[in-house]
Amino acid sequence: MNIIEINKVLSNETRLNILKWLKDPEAHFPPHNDINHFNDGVCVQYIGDKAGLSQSTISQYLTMMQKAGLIIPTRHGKWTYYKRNEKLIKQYIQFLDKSL
Amino acid sequence: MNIIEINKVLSNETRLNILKWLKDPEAHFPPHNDINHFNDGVCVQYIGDKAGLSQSTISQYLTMMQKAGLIIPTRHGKWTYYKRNEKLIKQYIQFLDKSL
DNA sequence: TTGACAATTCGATTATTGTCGATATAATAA
DNA sequence: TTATTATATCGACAATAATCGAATTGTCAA
Repeated sequence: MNIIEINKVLSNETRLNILKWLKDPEAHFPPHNDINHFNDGVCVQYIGDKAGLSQSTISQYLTMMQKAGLIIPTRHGKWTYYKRNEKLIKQYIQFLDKSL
Repeated sequence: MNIIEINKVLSNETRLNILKWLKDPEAHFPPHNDINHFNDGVCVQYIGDKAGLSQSTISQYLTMMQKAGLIIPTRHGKWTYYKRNEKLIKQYIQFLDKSL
């Protein structure tokens, strides 16, 4: 867990929002009819639509969030679904609580 | 409390270190003989020496840390002492714990 | 009131980030 | 196999951050 890297990711409003939206996908995104209802998170398009930034920017944001360990991708056919990595997020906060 | 601003401040290794060093000044800095023993924190010079960056860079870092609310300055004569704002730091972690 | 010293601010330069459109890759459907 | 759609990656450019040395300001002591 790289604290600096995580803090960098979380020092951007859009990325912070994405992490929050993914806490409750039903509340923030249209339903995924085909795949088993948000079990693996939300696809890139929906996140992009919600954020209002270009597809490539969102893809890059998601990639860097994933590299920092905050989210987990799952591929279903041509879609990539992203969900929160709750374990890492908890560790991160605990680490801050101890070390900061 | 501006989370983005705080995260930005804490996404730099030196600034993160400064905050940690100030947790235990005795362990990280030479004693301040004149002023009442670290009660108001540590002066800019000592922090700069420890960090190994230029005086102006450190001053700017401390200013931005202070603007984010993480540290509190106290002027004694020609020295400015900086100490941690424990209250804000605690609030910050609690906020992350709830909102993240 | 002048010197000396601590800290801050200013101006400049290089490095990193934000963001886009265009292109490439992967996967399905026709 | 080819067209279509979803993501990812690339290349570019503008905006912001890192960092320095120089100039300025604030405070005390001579």
